[in-house]
Amino acid sequence: MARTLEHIAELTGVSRSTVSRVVNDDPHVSSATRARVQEAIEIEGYRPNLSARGLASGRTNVIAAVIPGGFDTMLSDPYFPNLLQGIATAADAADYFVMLSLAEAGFRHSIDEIARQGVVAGFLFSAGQIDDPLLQPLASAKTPMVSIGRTDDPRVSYVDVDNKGSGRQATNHLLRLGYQRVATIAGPSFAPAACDRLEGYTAAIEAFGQQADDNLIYEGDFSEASGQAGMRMLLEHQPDAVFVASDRMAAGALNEIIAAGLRVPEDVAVVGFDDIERAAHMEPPLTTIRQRPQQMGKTALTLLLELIADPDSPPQRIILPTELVVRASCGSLQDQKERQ
Amino acid sequence: MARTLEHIAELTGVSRSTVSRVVNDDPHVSSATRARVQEAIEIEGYRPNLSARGLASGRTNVIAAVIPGGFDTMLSDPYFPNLLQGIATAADAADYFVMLSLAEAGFRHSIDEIARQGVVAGFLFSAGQIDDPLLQPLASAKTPMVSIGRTDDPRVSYVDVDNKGSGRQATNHLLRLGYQRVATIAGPSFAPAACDRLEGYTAAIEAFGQQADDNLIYEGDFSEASGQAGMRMLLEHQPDAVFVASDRMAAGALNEIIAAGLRVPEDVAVVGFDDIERAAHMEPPLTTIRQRPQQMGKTALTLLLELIADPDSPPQRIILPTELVVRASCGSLQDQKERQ
DNA sequence: TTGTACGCGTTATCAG
DNA sequence: CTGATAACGCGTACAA
Repeated sequence: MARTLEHIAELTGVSRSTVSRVVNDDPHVSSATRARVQEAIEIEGYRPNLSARGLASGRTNVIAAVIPGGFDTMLSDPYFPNLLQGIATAADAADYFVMLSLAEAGFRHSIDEIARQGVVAGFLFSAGQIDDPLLQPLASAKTPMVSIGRTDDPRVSYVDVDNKGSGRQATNHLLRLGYQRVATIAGPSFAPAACDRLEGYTAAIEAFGQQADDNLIYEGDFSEASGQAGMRMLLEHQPDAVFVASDRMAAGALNEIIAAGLRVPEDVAVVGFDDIERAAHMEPPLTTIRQRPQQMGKTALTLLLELIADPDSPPQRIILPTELVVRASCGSLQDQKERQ
Repeated sequence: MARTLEHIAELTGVSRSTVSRVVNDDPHVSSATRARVQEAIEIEGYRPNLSARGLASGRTNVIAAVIPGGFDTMLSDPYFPNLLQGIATAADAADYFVMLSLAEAGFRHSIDEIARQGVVAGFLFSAGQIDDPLLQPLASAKTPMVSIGRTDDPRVSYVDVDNKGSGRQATNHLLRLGYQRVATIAGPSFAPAACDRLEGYTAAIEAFGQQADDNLIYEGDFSEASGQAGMRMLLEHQPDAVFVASDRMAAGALNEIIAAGLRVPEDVAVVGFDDIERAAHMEPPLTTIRQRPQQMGKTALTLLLELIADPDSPPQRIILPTELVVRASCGSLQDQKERQ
């Protein structure tokens, strides 16, 4: 019943403080008493009360993961579950708990309100939009925080993948295969990742001596439906290849191409982004840029823990690698030769 | 800086107690002082410290959502994000926080350990397997808890959909359309939902005067790949229709059918389960059983809150409705007539 | 190495 | 209606 330090103390004939020391791995305890105390803790199933600990120490082992919950489309993207999985696993290993906060419009508990309640030691912020306004008050209050996805605020640390470089790589791959009219279906322009991928696309096109053509650029919202709609628009301008900023949109695009009676990659080649589970099973299997949201989550958490340990350490930026996974949807050099 | 009751008290010239009363909407405060105090709270941005509150009151406004995190396949199913969305939204509205706990093998913090730390007022348990062992210690400790998905333990409340009835409905729909050899791709047999859907399938087959045929039953694991593999096996026994226990598996099954040079629904009709976003965009659009994980999450949370408010109230079971959404993949009566 | 004593910010029980 | 005051369970100087 009474699972308190006091209780264990009485049971073993030592003081609360000693039990507390054992619990907190304080070296200043004789191994004899430590053993005795630990045994009592074990058989009583004692666990320190987190509220009391938090109150006394001013610290907590809870972090908040802020996920954009507004777009139904976003939540149904496997990206976020994987991110969460990475975060939760790493947090558990570090003895931390994860509080989930959907940063949805109209949510009662604003983020900085949560920060002020003292439940949370820091924030993992999966920014939904560029320089998200939610981020500012936290940054100002010097709350330990790590953004997942880049942000311009110089005060905040982030971990991201090289979206621009990856977009360029994907586009380059198509250009090198000989495609002449490479289009793109971008993500929503408020999302930093989407912008960066689009920039990479444009950079590749221009580096190839072409001019970016607005008719070959469509802005989707990462949903499958928008990929389909985008492809429908783009097909009017006869692209022979398309770089799609997410695999879900790519799935929609594939559907639309097939529905239009065209073949992939013979008539239109496709490269996606994410390498979600489906990608390998699409018809044809999707060439795509692989990123590892789970690892991003883990890395972000690690970074956050460092920041919590030393709040004055300078902001860090970590860029995680991506990988071009070549499958059938982009065709091959050989196909191209045969085409010509 | 000093965001405490004391601080606000000094500022307004009242005692801590009065401020506390205002914060907690205690009616025994004159409206004059209440207004003054509230104003101070507002401009100071005061929020009660949750640790202190938890310690003093013995209550918390945090609940834990336990999600099976072990199967990568499960996490990438849109079911869980939607469930979480529902939970988080409802929790926020009720002034509760959600702690995410992936019940993964080898996780450091076991569930009942968390229960003993006093951080959490109750558990939302998305049982991964039937009579999950994680559930027992909680039930014994009379920790407020609601299972999402049925469980046999008579002590625990749950919310679920009528999986058996839905499975029967889906199968019946195919049988009534005239299909003779209706197969099924089931979910993993440790998952209650999977069992129930399979039972529904069997019941429908037998009620139709047929005998369930093991050659027409494949056990998948809810993943797209397993749907594809399952369909490959089933095709050897020439089914003319198949009820697939999840849309993701159905996607794999569709791929396999097409790859085998067969047509849907002419050669093999397909009905799925879930009505995920993709379902409507599949080729052909997928007939499926729609369930609403978001609503399940919301309902479960509401139930849990009732349980927390009155821990001795008897366990409740809530069954949420599903809906058969007819699209092209199952064919129609008319198609069937033409076939004959 | 161990114990004492105080404080963390709230709630709750009393008086007033 | 309001204000003292004692818990709540723990961390942490400080003293022994």
